[in-house]
Amino acid sequence: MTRQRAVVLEVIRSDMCHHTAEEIFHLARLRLPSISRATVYNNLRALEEERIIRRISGDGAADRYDNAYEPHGHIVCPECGAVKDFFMDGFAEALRRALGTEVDSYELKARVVCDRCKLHCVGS
Amino acid sequence: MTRQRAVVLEVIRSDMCHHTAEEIFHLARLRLPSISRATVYNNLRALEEERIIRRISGDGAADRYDNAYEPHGHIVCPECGAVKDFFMDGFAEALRRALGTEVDSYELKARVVCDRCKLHCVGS
DNA sequence: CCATAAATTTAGACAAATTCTAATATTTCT
DNA sequence: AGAAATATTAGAATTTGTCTAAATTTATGG
Repeated sequence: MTRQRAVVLEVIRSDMCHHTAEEIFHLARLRLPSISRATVYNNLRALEEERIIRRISGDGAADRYDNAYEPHGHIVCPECGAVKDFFMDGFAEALRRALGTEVDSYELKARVVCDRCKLHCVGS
Repeated sequence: MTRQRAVVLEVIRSDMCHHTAEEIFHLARLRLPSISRATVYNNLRALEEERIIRRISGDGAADRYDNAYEPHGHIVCPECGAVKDFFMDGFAEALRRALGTEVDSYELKARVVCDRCKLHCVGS
């Protein structure tokens, strides 16, 4: 666990947001100005492989990172890309049963325009 | 509905595969050699907005396109990116109930190593 | 403590996927 | 036909992410 990896992890855990790699890079530089973009990407990948964080694929835009590894659903705003967690009881089991096989992992993403964007959209 | 858009749609409907934009571009050129990559992308986006096809986000690799708009699950092989459809009875309704709101659309992706890749992986 | 090996970091080059631009061509409407 | 709107094209540009090679740090074993 190098200083750099610790900083990346701190940034991810510092708030409830699901940041992009680029955002994590900028936030990490506030704490460790010498850190490079490649190191951020390297550590994000390493942390994902160690099953400490999870990558949320970004539907065209940049991927985002979740401070929890446990799979769960995400509500994504199709306007601004903001992500919120959500949990659906018994879903993993239902999925396994529906497929009839073990599942490496899953991604469940519901697109719902967030309140902030809804306001903007109504006006325009 | 221009000739180009018709060709893009024909390609997508011509088989059960979930092709990438690049593959669609090459297949479309067999039918209409002058078609350009930008036109393929333009029409894929237009068709998606018209809710005629659906984009499946490609987890790092290129996105793929589904000839149906109706949301349903996808089984994605994390090794080779191959995509298969799957259906889970009552899922859309369960999702709406879990979220307590209407859902624009959803994406449900289960990562399962496909049979072909499983063979390769066992050997290596 | 030193030597060596192994892993990590860094900056920047590179690559893939997609979007943008500006000119041209086509379609649509009157 | 003429004007306005829309679509196409080729290639440039952008975004996101990976790769490379050199420098640095960390770990290991005498």
